[in-house]
Amino acid sequence: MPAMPELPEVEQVRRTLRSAVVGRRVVRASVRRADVVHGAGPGDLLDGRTVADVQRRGKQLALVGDDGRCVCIHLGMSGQLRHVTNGAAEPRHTHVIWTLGGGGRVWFTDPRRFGGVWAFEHTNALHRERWDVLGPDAMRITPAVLWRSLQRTRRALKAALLDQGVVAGLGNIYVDELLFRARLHPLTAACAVERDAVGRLVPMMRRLLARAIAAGGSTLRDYVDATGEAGGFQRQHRVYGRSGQPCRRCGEPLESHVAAGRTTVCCPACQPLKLSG
DNA sequence: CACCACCCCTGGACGC
DNA sequence: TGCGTCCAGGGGTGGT
Repeated sequence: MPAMPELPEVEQVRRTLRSAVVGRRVVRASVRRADVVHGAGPGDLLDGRTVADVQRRGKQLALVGDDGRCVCIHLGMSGQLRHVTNGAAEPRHTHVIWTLGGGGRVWFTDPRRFGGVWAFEHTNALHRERWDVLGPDAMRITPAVLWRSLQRTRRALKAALLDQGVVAGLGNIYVDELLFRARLHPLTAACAVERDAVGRLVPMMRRLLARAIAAGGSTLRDYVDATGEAGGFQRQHRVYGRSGQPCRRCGEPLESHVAAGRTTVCCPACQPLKLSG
């Protein structure tokens, strides 16, 4: 499980990549594995364009050209986007290489290929085809909007929070960390979470993600940002990867379950499952 | 329609 | 040492 990039890691990649590539011209884009790239004809990966911006929605990134053309990149499980100097040794599983004017390159590397690259002739098409189906970004969603979404489903709270159509950006790590901090059991029915609890949950989520971004994200194995730097937020994890170890709040051994088809770690004492609400 | 199981894929951990 | 097996999981799909 190399990277697992969720919102904080993707945001850190965005920031480091942005300062490296905005204002730079793409001399050419080379595709090494065509099945990783979608909707691109020759020249559709920003060839000849100057990079105007690097945007993010949830866990997805977009390189935007000065003509509005754009390339959406999803890192999936194991994807990396790296800015390197010419001549740097190219890792295995590098599927797309952007060569920049004045030197330097950007690699898209993804061993597991759960990620991918999508070309659009304009950001309008990116939104229409990919980003509009996402819920609000986890850093921006309001309690009212999240509560309304949660009211509409009987799924487990964890399943709903992992659903990118409800809120965009959370993955397994940060959902478990959030639910621990909010003292909510992952299997709580989403529709049973009270309005006040969602009112506390949303600012808590924003604070958690902001701290993770400030720490450069979580590096479990080999997640790195666009400059190759690892993150440090894994040192602040309370539950993820700590099954069987004592809860940092109460000392009770943390439990591991499968919820929403994902390994889920929580504290049986701090996060009791309340039936009905 | 809502929800869930299953699948995609590779590499690291672990057991023998 | 080396090989086999299991597991990690975001998101799409097909089945219930």
